[in-house]
Amino acid sequence: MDKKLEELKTTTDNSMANSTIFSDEIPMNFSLSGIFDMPCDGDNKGSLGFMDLLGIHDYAPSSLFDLPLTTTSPSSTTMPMPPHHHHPLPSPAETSEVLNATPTTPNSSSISSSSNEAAATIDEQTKPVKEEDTEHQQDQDKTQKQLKPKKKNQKRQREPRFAFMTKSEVDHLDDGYRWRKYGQKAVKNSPYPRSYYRCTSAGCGVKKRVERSSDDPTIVVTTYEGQHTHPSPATPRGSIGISPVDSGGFIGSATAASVPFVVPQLPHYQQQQHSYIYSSPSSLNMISSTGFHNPSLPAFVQERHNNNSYVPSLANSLLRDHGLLEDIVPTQMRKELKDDLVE
DNA sequence: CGCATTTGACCCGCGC
DNA sequence: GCGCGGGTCAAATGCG
Repeated sequence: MDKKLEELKTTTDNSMANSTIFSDEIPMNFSLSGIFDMPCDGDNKGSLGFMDLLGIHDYAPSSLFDLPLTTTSPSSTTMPMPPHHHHPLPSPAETSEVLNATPTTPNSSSISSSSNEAAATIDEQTKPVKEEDTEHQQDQDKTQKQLKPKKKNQKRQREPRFAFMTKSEVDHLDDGYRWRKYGQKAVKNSPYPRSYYRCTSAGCGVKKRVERSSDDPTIVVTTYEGQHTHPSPATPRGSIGISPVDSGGFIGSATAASVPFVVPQLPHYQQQQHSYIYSSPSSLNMISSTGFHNPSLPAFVQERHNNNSYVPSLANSLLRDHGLLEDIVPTQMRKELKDDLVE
């Protein structure tokens, strides 16, 4: 714990003002965070390139993301330098320390991973079957159509999630893929609803959730779940996202086979200025444990690690956010962090 | 007309 | 067991 803390501190102290990477100690979790300021014109309607927004092309090797490195770079974004190796997971105390800091600022960012999802399975695949099966049963018992679509006695599992926070006025970021909204729910303790989207491509079960931070309405938290099975319609290469299999990206380099997680399609933001809080999937820990090293992380993430001066912001957001962030950072962990802060 | 969005109902897991 | 909250479904509705 202490060691991790120290390491975290070190990285934080050296990090740049706008970036933050931290990891939690929860098994199978690995958190990274960073905020990226992107050029922005305030237009909510435009198609924004996430990568452009992130300025990843300026910092991340194309091989890492398999992205077209083009267009503008973030005006105010300084990407964190990648650590040479995987750093220990921060202890609650560490995070709490961070959390005590000021609220997220436009230039700050953070990444966190969700918990208990590393071993996620493709639950989605069972759905189509379920729906088909129930289709002919609807007349018999409508209430049954949604009952126990999943295996009995088996804890529901999810695909690894990849969440990032975006400072943007746009809720639904254009990431190059086509999404259909299939639900919206009010978020507890937040005046902003959470929207649920599903990739419209046939056979692609990727989902994403979008919600605004209740603390900072300018921050949009987007959580991707699953892996696209097709190229991005907006990108011939279909590789905005990082594919572990063919791009050696973020996670893929070390986990192509064992880690289903893929860095989600990154939205194209070309005109607005955004800040991203990037969250790695819980599977990252698994990756790290299997030889995954930070050098495999996207440059923008890694730089965060060394130039982390906004950890406080991140932590603060995590503690206060009651939406997806809560999901990303287990409540218990947050409590612990909070307690540590009190001390 | 086809597709996307809205929205209330429902399912499920979890904590008490 | 019950209630709460997250997540999903699907009919209704909207829109190009």
